Amino acid sequence: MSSEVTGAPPTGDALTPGARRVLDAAAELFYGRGINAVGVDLIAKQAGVTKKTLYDRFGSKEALVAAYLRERDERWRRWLTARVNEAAEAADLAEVGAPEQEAARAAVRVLATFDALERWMRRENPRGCGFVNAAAELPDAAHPGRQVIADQKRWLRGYLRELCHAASASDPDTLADELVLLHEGAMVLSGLAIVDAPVRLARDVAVRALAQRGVVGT
Amino acid sequence: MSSEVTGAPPTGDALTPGARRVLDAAAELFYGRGINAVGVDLIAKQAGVTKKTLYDRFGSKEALVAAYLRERDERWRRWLTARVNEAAEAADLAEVGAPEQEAARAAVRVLATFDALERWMRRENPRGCGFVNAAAELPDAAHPGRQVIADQKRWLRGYLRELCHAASASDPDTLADELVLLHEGAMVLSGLAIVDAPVRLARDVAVRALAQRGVVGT
DNA sequence: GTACGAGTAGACCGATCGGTTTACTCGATA
DNA sequence: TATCGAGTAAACCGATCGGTCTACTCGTAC
Repeated sequence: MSSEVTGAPPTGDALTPGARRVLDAAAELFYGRGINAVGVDLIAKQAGVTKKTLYDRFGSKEALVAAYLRERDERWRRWLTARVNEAAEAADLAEVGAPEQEAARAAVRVLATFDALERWMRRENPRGCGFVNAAAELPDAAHPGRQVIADQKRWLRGYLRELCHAASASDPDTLADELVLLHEGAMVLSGLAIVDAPVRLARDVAVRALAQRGVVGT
Repeated sequence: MSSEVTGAPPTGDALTPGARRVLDAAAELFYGRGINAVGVDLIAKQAGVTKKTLYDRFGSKEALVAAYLRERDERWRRWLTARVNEAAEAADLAEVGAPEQEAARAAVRVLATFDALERWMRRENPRGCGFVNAAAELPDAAHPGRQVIADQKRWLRGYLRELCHAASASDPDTLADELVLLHEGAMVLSGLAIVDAPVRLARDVAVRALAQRGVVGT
């Protein structure tokens, strides 16, 4: 009787207080130590909750992993779009003629993704991309977390494509792929601490890629 | 009495037949399923060996992980340098004047690293960079495998620096860092299958980076 | 006033974890 | 002939794995 396992994991906002603490603890532990290195007992303990609560709310460790990735994805998307829009609004485009104003603002947006990434890495991603790390630990294609990872990467590509189109770049789709490449490379190098300022480096390369594609701006 | 644990793990070539099979099994399982998802029992079973042999030869799982990474590193270095040298020898530089011959050959070498990478990813790295994946699973800075990972990445940077210097690039060190960035980004995207031909893409960006640095050639 | 959702406390399950141990076999070397 | 390194076979260790279960306590909403 009593509590029945909810088949679908929580959407993110309608969490009970216990579930909220479980997800927070899981996020910290999964990212910091690796998914397979963290047991459900430890998560429950750190959340100040019993395993029963964890399983009543999330159903399985697999589902909890997927929920962790989903929420991380949401946070990243909100962060990125917010920083990009801020930069576009703050940009001073006085010397740009009215006809090119829109394209110039889009160019600012593209480069702002690198600034957003740089701050994100410092604040939330010192151990590299959480999705790439998760993919390394989830070789099983059937794992529900794999879908979240694929969605995350596809979303970034789509978002950069939009920005490249708006910036009137020639061959915007290829340019977007190149920007994704630079983003991923910068994230890996940030986690490995082998190059000094990898995101800055990626941004510099991006600037040249933009210029080469006829994008006006910075 | 009998067998004593060897403190230092084997160097790679002087392995007993049992140790050889253990290392081969470990390499396949660690890369294919992730380090933390594979137990020593499974490795021993797949190698057709008892756990005693595994522990007599390697001492601990940690040391076995380090040995796996060391051998993978050696294989990659051998592969990369061999392909690069092949390409340099095969290059037809008839129309290049004698004074620039050496620089032109070095330029060929730089681009050959991407061709070598592309074939390596198809043959040995379908799940992405084994070192980046391992880093995701080894958050403990004291783990012996971490040193191997850092060495591997630093070696690539040093190798690319040599090639960039030999190619008479302006600012060769920064160029080398950019090439490392492109290599890492291409490896991540190869593992995630989100972009069609990530290594080809990285190579194209590299060509432009070379031209921008005054490197003659392809 | 009672039914229900969210929670605690904690025992329990079989399986597996990394690692150790004892006892024995085999082939080569000295 | 004696020794020794490499190996097999298999039991054993305490700890932890993901997951289940019973019994009970709240607070709220109908």
